[in-house]
Amino acid sequence: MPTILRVAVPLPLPDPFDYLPPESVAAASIAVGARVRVPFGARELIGVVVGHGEVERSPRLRPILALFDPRPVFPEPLWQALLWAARYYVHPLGEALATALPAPVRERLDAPEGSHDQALRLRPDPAQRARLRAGSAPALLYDALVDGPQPWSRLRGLSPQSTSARRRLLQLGLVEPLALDAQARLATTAPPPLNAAQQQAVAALVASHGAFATTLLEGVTGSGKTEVYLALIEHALARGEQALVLVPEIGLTPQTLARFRERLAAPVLAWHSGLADGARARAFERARADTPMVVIGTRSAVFAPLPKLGLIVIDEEHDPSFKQHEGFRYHARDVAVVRAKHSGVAIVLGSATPALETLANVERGRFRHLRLDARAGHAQPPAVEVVDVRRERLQDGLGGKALDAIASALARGEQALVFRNRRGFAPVLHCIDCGWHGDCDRCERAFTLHRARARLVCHHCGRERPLPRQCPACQGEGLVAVGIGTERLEAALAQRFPTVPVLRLDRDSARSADQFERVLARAHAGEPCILVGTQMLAKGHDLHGVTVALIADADAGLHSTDPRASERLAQLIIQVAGRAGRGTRRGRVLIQTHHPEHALFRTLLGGGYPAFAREELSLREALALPPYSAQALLRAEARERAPIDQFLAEAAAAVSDDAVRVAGPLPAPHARRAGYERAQVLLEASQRSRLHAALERLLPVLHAHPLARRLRWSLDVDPIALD
DNA sequence: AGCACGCCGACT
DNA sequence: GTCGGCGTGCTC
Repeated sequence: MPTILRVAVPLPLPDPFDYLPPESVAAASIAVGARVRVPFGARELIGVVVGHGEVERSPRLRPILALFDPRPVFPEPLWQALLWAARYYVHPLGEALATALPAPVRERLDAPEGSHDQALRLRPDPAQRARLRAGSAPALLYDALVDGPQPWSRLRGLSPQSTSARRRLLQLGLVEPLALDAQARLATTAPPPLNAAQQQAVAALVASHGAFATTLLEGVTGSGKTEVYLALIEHALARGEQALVLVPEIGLTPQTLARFRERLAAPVLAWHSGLADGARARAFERARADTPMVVIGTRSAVFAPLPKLGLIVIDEEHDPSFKQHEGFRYHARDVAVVRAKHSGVAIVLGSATPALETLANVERGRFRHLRLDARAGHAQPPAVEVVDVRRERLQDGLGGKALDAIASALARGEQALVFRNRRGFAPVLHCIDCGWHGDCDRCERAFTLHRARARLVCHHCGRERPLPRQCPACQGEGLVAVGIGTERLEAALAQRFPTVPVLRLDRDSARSADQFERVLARAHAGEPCILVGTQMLAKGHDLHGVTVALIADADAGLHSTDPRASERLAQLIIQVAGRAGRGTRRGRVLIQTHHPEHALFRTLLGGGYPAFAREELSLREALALPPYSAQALLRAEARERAPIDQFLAEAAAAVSDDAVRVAGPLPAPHARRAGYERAQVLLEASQRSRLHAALERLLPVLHAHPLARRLRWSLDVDPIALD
């Protein structure tokens, strides 16, 4: 009986495939976790060995073509976390493993590690950098060092002129030579003194180092969570270990990176899905070294190799961007906890507004809970007021009280922030004569009016149309913009306050990171101004000059069918409040609503986020909703509704476990998108193990279903939104 | 997911 | 008479 190798290939197929070892290589000598090139039908694929096996001789077995790695590509704890994630999220292992390998690394053989050579370190000088000709060898060399020191063996290949470029940069004083083992001692900015709460948190976390423990670090905005992270990372680096920091999608700003780089005596690697193939592959290779370093990145950074991982930090752990929304639908926070467990290291989840899942884990005794109560420095918490706008005629969404508050902030030389969770000028364009309103024909949802661009835009599928001047139905002049978007707020505020800049921050105004930074830089300059924007504005940025923050419309979060809408509204209010009054002046937060008596406001304003969370958790428990139940969503989409319903109905019928509740098939909340019909089945169980057992039995049924190839289907375990 | 194999319409 | 449409079936 020949020994064979099981290989997971990057395809949406549930099982690995069996191969013979290459000529004259013993199967047993090939490591689980090694990349291999295999023949697959008429093509060749790069897969990963996931196991060995014995098999009756089978004429169909083909040999592996090439073996890439003498050792596993992933460190053992990461490997275990990946195996767990593929099972937990019921996703083909080959695709799960492929997400953890940058595309070029999936194919190329590793460059041999350089012999112990000299490294170069940058002395950053933007003015001098600007004088280097774009694309020239010295410019390339400079840019390659921005992320931290690099060994010459890596730099030499940048261009044929690398050697003379090095000489040039040394002459200009832009780089300095560095012995490789000195990288750990790069001198840095001294840390500010920690307050008592921060010191306690650091002490408690450092004391338990070297063992797996999950700690929720709950601290209001401005309480100095980042300083705690930095102190913990310094400890890890001092032990010769590596640290992994995950931040939300919009949190990986140049300021964040600069802050970490200034303070930490080790290379800090930025890691996000926007990295080009080459940069991604370089980051991957660098993160395979076992020298002290920090990887800071978005969701996908949870798969950075880091063989000497000693600490994981998840900042803003409640942020929904940690959940992948397509393909391999993992939650980076949850994968990180499993990775920390297999690594035997501490993981810290930081937030001012923890996810209810996380609070439930605290309640169950699985996570430890530390609080940072005091705002760092002398800033006081802001005064939050609910503004009843029922009796008022709002002007472009703004009430008298809000306008007065903004005016007085500006008069005092301060800044104001206006939040509205809707891009564009107005969510609907409507004809008052005949009742026409523009609907996207592929989605059956209203077009959003973008006035400056003179377009109607479907925010669902991206389709655009020119802005009609007359009603397309009755040719009348009765078209009116209904509702309020950020663009309208911007225009209204600019008209009302013509002497101060109105800066808008949303996906339309900040298309590039560069534009985004430019707007923020103007706000940072501290001159009076009004900032208008979406989510982008609510998170993380330290805006010292803002003393008034307005939530223009809180109503959508109060009466949504999505049980998570109130959680998101509460988090938003706390986050926006965190933007106001971080300087020396006390901030003021206004919330405009037609439902001022709503319990959410009473609870949140009376007892803060913890009180809200307690109430929401008991409600969820009473209704057996997550986190007191486990959910999975089976979605399907196709051009026609009929095959979707048949497929979903038969799938739903195949679940025959009375511990699993099955709802559907139901039309998805946005049942049509980009010309596709969508529907779903919700599976729910009080015990996660029962849900997973049912899913594992369901999976082969789905794959084998005759309709499965005629539509697109997916399973989403722990769905974060039910659409 | 690819890619081949396989049976029916408009083209040099 | 062929080029090619995409239905369905398989890939160790």
